Amino acid sequence: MNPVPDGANLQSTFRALADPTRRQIVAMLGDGEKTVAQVASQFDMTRAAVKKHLVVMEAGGIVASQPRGRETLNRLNPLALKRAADWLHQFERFWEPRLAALKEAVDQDADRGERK
Amino acid sequence: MNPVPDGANLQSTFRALADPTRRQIVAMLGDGEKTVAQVASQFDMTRAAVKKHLVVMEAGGIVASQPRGRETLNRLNPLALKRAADWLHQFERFWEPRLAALKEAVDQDADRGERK
DNA sequence: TTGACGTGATACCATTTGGTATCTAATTAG
DNA sequence: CTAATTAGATACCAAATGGTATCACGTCAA
Repeated sequence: MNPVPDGANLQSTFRALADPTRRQIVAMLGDGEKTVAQVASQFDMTRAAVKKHLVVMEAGGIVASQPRGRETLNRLNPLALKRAADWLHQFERFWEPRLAALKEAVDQDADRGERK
Repeated sequence: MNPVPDGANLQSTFRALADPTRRQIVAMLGDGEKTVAQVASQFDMTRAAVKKHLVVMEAGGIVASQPRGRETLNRLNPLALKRAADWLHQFERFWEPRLAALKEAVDQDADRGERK
C-alpha cells in the first residue's frame, strides 16, 4: 500500500542528503548498483567509512542494499529522493514569481541592449 | 547580477535543510517574514538557539535577515530552495518509471477488483 | 536621560558525527 | 581444507553540532 515501505522519514532522508560524500554516492549509484568496495574505491576514505555513509543512506531510505553472494550490492531508491523533492516543491509558489520577475528584468535589459 | 548573490553552495543549503527545526522555520517564514523573537516563540528553545539556526539558514542562502529599527526581519529566499530542488530533479528519471510501474500495478488491481 | 526591549556575540557543555583501526564472519577459489 | 576476499560490527578519537547562560550594544518610549 505504501509506495515507500521503509521506515525512512523526511528527517532521515534530508540528513542522508546533507553530506557531500553521500550526495556523490547518490550520483554514483545513479550509474548503476555498486558494492561497498566499488564505491569506496572512488573516495580517499576507508571502506568502513563508506559503509557508515551507506548505513545512513539506508536509514534515509535513499539506498537499498542487497547481499549477493559474497558481496553486497547497493542501489538507489529514487522514491525517497522524490519525497524530499516534493517537500521542496511546497515552496515552488515562492520561487516561481521570483523567477518570472527576474526573467522580465533580463528581457528589459536585452531590450535596452538591442535598442529594439 | 547573480540571482543567488550570497556565497551559499549546495552543501550549505542541504545542511540548512537537514534539521527538522530549520525546516519548520522554513514553513513558518513561508507565511511571511518574522523577527527572531517571533520565530523563537513557536519553539521550546531559547532565542539564542533559534538565532543560531537562522545563521545556519542564512549561510545556506535560504533565509535573508534585514535589520528593521530595533528588530530584525527574517524572510525566505526561495531561490536557494529551488537550487536544492533542482539537484534532486537530476534523479527524476529514476523515480518516473518507478511511479509509472506502480501506477500500472494499481490499475491492474483495480481492474481485477472491478471485474471490468 | 533613563530604562526596557530586541538583538548579536561569546563562552561553555553534552551529544552527534565522520573517520580510522581492528576483529570476526561468510563466501569463493585453489 | 585452506587461503584470500568481501563484508559487517565495535571501540575509539577529533571535530562539529545543538543547546544554554550571559554580556554588551543599539533602539524605542517615558
